[in-house]
Amino acid sequence: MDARREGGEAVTEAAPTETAPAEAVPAEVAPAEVARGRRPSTTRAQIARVALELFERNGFDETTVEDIAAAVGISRRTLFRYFESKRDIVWGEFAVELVRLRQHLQEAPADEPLMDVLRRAVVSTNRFGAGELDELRIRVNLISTVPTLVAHSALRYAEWRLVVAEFAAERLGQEPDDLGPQTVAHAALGAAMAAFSRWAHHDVEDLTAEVDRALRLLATGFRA
Amino acid sequence: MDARREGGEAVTEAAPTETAPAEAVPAEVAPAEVARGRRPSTTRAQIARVALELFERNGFDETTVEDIAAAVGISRRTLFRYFESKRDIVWGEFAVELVRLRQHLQEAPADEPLMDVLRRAVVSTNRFGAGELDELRIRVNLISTVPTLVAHSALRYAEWRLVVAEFAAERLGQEPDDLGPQTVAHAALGAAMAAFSRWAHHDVEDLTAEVDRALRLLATGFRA
DNA sequence: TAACTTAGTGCACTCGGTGCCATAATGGAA
DNA sequence: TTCCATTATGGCACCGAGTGCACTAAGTTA
Repeated sequence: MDARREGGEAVTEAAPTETAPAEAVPAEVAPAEVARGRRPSTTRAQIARVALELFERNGFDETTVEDIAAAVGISRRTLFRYFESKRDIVWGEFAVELVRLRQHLQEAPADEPLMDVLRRAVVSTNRFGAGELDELRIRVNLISTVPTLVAHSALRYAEWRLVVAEFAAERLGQEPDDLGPQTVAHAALGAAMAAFSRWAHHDVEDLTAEVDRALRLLATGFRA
Repeated sequence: MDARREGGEAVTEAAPTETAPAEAVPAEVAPAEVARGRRPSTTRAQIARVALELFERNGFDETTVEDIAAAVGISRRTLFRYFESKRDIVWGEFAVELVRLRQHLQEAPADEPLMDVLRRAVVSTNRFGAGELDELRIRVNLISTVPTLVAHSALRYAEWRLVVAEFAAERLGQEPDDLGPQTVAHAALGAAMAAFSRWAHHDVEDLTAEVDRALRLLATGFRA
């Protein structure tokens, strides 16, 4: 289709509206090498856009991978080179967010209380621009509704917890595997999930504020 | 887990006036009617035993449903009449435990603090006899290790959280969907998971004590 | 015996996912 | 220009989990 530009712009063209990955994310230290070999005929973002549209209209289970591939204009086999699984399409660029979370946690002053740092970091990595909210709502809705995706989410959440557990371990002078860090990580994830879920399903206005509230609640041991 | 006895002793049937208690295994609740028609050639417990053995020896992904069926001596099709999915085999009679948890929460004195009730209930429903521990360890290990099962677990955990959220909602005078109950449920699950996971993987002696510790940690807001 | 009830089986089919190999497109070097 | 290394795409066959359906087997009751 279109998606074809001359001029050497590297990948990640994406929509012009949003997708500003916040500040510097030097994880992608691509040395700007000249593109060699055949060029990709599409992008992850492109596929995700088309797929989400289909999922929303016809349902996740009712949409086959074949359908998505056809709608994008690529083969089934090729689609699986862009995404590991049909489920992963819904998750977008989660890996990038993990990197941001880790950075936030590392940069916090050492004398700031553990739960305060955690709350600030989580809130901060989950700030979204107005343009992103619509798609995010669709994603979150799918993830927390469709059984296959609810299930799959556990894998992503495990990665998230690891980041938090490592941070908590350092603060508590324990190993990430120990009970303290593990419980902190699990509980923090739970609080964040509760906030997201409520924002997606019910008419909660401010996602960020909701996340903040949940984590404050957690830090008090639920005495309110 | 198996708890299969003949004689028709019905297990403490829950009052039908309650909020739609998830129906348990029909065999247990059956009104002791005389068996009619062809008799089942095996049981869920039987299949689970054989399957766990295979999973442990050859791995979950490496064991096909065909393998299990053959080992039990039934057809593949029949196996799927005993278990909804291959994954479900590992989970055993989880539904029964949910009923017990709900009962514990309901029976608690109204003036006992929320987090105390919760802790006692969770600890109490997770007390296992010495004979069950070996199989339990295998189950927990699989569930928290094999990606497919880690993923699937999210569905079971959602059911667990619902029970806790409903209890917390009543205590807090809110809806189960509200932030408080949701956060309590998520966080409590997290704490329990952390305890189980540590018990299964590391050399933690007492599962019950570990669960207790995790939930106490949670109730303090992690100030220790 | 027949009628009824419940369990088991075989078969074909769908769908997600993978391994393998051929082929297309591209830049660079000879 | 031609050839080559590189990278992406595509087709195909195949696997395994699940499912719908029609049929058979094994019981009980009348």
